[in-house]
Amino acid sequence: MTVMETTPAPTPAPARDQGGPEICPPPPAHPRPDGQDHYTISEVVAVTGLTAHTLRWYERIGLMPHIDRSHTGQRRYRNRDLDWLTLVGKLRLTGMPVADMVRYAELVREGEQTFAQRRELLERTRHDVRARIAELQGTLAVLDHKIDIYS
Amino acid sequence: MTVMETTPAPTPAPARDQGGPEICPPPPAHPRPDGQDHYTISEVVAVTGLTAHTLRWYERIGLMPHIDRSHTGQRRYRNRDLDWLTLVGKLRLTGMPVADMVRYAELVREGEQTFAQRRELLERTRHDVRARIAELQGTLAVLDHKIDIYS
DNA sequence: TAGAACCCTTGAGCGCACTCCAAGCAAGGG
DNA sequence: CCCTTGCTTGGAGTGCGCTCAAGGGTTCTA
Repeated sequence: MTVMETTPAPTPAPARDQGGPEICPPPPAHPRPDGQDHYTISEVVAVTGLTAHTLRWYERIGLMPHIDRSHTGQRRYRNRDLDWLTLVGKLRLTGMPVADMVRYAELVREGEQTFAQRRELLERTRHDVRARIAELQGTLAVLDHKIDIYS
Repeated sequence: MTVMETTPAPTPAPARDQGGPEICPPPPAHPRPDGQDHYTISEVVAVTGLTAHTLRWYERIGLMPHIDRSHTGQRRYRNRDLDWLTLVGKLRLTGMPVADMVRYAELVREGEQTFAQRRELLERTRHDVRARIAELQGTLAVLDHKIDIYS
């Protein structure tokens, strides 16, 4: 596993597959490098398509749960962290501000008594996403019309 | 017409109405202040929801066609300029970078011989928008699932 | 004739989401 | 032992899309 620090995800971004209908049922989890439940930062880079910089930055701003460290201080991500990153990726591409995701992360850290607030936040997000889809469909109609004109 | 320079579109932003299905057929064109085919910048602010700053900035970066001026140098927008701004607004909310819109504006200025290139650009954009909608629908599924769990 | 409201220009500043830098530590191979 | 690779840190820098400030002109109403 040799991933340079500065590699900006050459192709491995698994966030978008090239043409599939994106309704993959449960994508066979992460292509996890080994059977062990801990991964180095560069392994996480490989599976998420994020940069190591971004992963550390997420941690600094409080977007990540506590990440285990090796005896030498290196990060050791676990499966639940990868799952969390998958969710974050989804939320991110809804356009949700990072600050809101941090808020959600805080609620998760605060434990079960925040269930209601979390649901509320997710429902607001869902509403926004639906509105956004409607907006985009409106735009699509305009594009179709314009493209017609140019034909 | 009294619109302060610094007013950040108090409510008149016509981009999102509060709850409607957003599939308004043809919104009765612009609510054009008078029957004349020229508008001051603040009138354009009122109909587009953009700020005057943003309108001037659009002009500076080459996103606007040539805008007429009054004998004292003030901008006098015309109906075709408002139509252009409507299109720009649509493209903007697809997430198209401003630089690409500027490119499109350049093609328009270059005249009829760029029809093919314009269509190509719009088709690429349409493709992106479709992909984006699919992405968002995938995210929606995740949100639905999560919200289920919190119930 | 004053004052308010509106407009102009150039150039700097801001918020977001990263992105990179410099300096240094730790482990493994030759 | 040294070299390379990969990781660590705090803080500075970047690109985008605006957003505002400063300083001044014009136009309307009282």
